[in-house]
Amino acid sequence: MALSQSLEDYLEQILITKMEKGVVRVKDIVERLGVSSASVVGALQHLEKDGLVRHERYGYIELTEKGKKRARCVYSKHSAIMRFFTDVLGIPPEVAESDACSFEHFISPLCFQRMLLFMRFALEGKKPAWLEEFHRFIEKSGKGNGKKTERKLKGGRC
Amino acid sequence: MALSQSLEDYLEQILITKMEKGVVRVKDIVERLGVSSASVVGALQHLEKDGLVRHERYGYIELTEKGKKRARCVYSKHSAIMRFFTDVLGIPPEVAESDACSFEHFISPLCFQRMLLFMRFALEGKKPAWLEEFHRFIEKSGKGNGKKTERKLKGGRC
DNA sequence: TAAAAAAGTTAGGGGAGGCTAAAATATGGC
DNA sequence: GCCATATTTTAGCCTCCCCTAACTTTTTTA
Repeated sequence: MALSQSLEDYLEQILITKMEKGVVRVKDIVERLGVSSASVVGALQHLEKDGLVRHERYGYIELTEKGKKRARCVYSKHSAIMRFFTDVLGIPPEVAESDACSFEHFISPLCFQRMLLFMRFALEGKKPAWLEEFHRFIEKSGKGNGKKTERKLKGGRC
Repeated sequence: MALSQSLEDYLEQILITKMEKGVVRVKDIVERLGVSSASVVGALQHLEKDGLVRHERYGYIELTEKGKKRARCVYSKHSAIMRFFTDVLGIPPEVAESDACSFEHFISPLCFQRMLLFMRFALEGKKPAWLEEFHRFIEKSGKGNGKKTERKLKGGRC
């Protein structure tokens, strides 16, 4: 059963709110996703029809078993991609977070599996010498500090 | 000037067709993107209004300088992401292609820059021992061959 | 406990970006 | 040169997903 990127986001935020607060209301999702409450209600109706969510009028939002499974699937991708970006590529959490938010919806199973494999290879146990070296390599290439990066971006293709 | 994912795709395919065939017609884009010709015409009108494309009725499609720049920007991201997936993560080209097609629209400048840096670090010159080792690691984890992977996917989270 | 505030819902609308069907224009075969 | 076919364009429609405004229900507060 396919789900749009948008509905996956709702599902994921319901899961996260549940984990953080214990209960989930429309308002929580409004705040987390920055959409109107009307949009949240609309999405909930759709998710309820698909059997992913339970929601009584004016009550709490609950994930069904099916919904929980789907939400965890999205969230686990999010977390893994996030970790790959921060721990391997050395990207600061805020940026990694926003990239992960997009990629989680599109990444293929194989690509996801390879990222996991790469992390098992590179991050399990002691940090290997080559990864240390790469992180020093980042430092060196970024020294300047602001000026150089700025010029680079202007001169480059993108 | 922001451009939707969809319009970036049109722009990119115009560039690629131009490179491969020398001239670009509506039909080429219809075939490459798998959309109707009406959709292509609609997109062209939008791109023309933004000064990214020139197009006379029933004639060839041309990129303006501005359009070329934008298209190259998307395409260069596509190529780099593609290369990262195939050469670092060892993902087969068809899968990498499809992942790159999504990521190219969302990747942040910093994340893109780090991928480039990682490739310079890992792929410039002779293939380093640790990368060789990772690629053997993939082989090992994937031996089985179909059966094992199948079971793994079923048992796993996603 | 009644009024005010907050939260949730419904109704209606708009833009983006697809589609089909039909009309207009170009092109190739005879 | 003329007709058949291919290509392009227009018109009109649909879905998705967001919005605002108005209304209902719940919660808080005086």
